[in-house]
Amino acid sequence: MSSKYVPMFTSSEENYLKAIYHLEIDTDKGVSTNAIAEKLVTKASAVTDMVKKLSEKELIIYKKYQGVTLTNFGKKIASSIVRKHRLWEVFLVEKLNFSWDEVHDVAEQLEHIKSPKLINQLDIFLGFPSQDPHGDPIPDKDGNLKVVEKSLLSTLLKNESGICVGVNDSSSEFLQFLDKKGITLGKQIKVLEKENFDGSLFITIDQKKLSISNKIANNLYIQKQ
Amino acid sequence: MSSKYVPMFTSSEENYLKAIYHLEIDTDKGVSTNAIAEKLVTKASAVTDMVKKLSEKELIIYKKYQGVTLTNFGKKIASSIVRKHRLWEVFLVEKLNFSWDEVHDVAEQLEHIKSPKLINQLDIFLGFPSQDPHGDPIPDKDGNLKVVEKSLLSTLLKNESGICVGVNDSSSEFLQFLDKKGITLGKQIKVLEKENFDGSLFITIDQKKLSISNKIANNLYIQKQ
DNA sequence: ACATATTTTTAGATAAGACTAAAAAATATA
DNA sequence: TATATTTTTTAGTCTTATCTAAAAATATGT
Repeated sequence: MSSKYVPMFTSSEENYLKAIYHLEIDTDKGVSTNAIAEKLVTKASAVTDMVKKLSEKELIIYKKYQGVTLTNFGKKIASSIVRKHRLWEVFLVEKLNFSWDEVHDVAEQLEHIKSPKLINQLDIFLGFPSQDPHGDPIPDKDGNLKVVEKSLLSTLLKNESGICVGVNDSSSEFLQFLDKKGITLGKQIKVLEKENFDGSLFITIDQKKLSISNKIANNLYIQKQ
Repeated sequence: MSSKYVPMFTSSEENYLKAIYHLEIDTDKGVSTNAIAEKLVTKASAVTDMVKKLSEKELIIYKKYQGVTLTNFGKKIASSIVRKHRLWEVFLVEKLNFSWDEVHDVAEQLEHIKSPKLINQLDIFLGFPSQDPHGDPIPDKDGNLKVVEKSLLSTLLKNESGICVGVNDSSSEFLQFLDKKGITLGKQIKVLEKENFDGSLFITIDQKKLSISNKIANNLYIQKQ
């Protein structure tokens, strides 16, 4: 019998930690109860209950009415879940022929599988990928992210160009739209025209010209050239 | 939105179905409440509650005090879980370098992942295996098993021989014991001596001679030659 | 056949995670 | 500063899956 103490959390607890982890990136203050409730499609009262529990387990700092922050311990657990999610996404796309718009729901389930060996071996099997199929970075074992310089397509000026490196919205609707237009990661985009009125762009990709709304341009990351 | 009705069961319900599926193989009568309780390491009272629920969902036939039997629908669900379990075991051993004594607990988790595409693609990726790492048959999509002729090593007579094709006990203790003795699936075993007193065997495997207790011989399947 | 033993079910309790409705605290507005 | 609005928490309820203890049904031995 192993004597090593491995903390174990429920899938629900893990989902809360992951939500807080993602929400912390967008804010400098504590993450609000309401924001968590919205993200997890549940009620604020349920969040309060769970937040108390996570606080007792020293995964988050929680002061009534002040929102929450992950502790270092909480960050470690949260990033390990994100790591698992993204590694599984790579597996699904690279080995099982899933398309990038089909992987999210399955990865949401797979990320809760408990087995350190499994995720280590998967990492080896996949060749230590640093990004998932949507261009998001995969945390390493210590939770560190390899930060890649990237900008929204909407920040490109007329006649500037860049390479698609990620998406801001991973919904299958958006991803399928990109597929339909032939926009995939790694492709070069050049801005031919930029419309001040509505922020829409006229671009070239693969020698083809097409028009892109501001909403699309705000959800596609490129690496400037 | 898909209009197809996909029945969904909790992990707990699935575990009950799987337990009943395995227990049905060993008995011709209904599977008793107590037998299920023992298999799932829970109390008979908990089994009665669950059995009522599964019966309402038409997964099993249940008559008070008479034990339970899977309906065709229940059989279909149960065998799909066994199928997933065994395919994942193959994946772990063949792709992720797990040994056959390490796969069970992880497969117990993976078998509850809900995604028909996932399991289809995994099957393709693995090359449609018909057996798991312990020699147990993998049900096909319709729940059919490819039955392989096999006997317990203990049924071999003096001077008879066979090929190892499976184990009756998949505990890691037993599997590690077999590893230690160099007994793996596919190897040939010849019985040199058979001890009437305690049923122990003296065998050759890989040109090596060794002594095998009756207990071991009762948990190792061979294909007679 | 009857007393005893075993198995199974019932009844009532518990814990996790979510819900609704209402109270309380914090923030925004006039 | 007083009032209105939003956010958050509290209190109480529900569901699922488990448990213990006790009652009921079935099986067994002589």
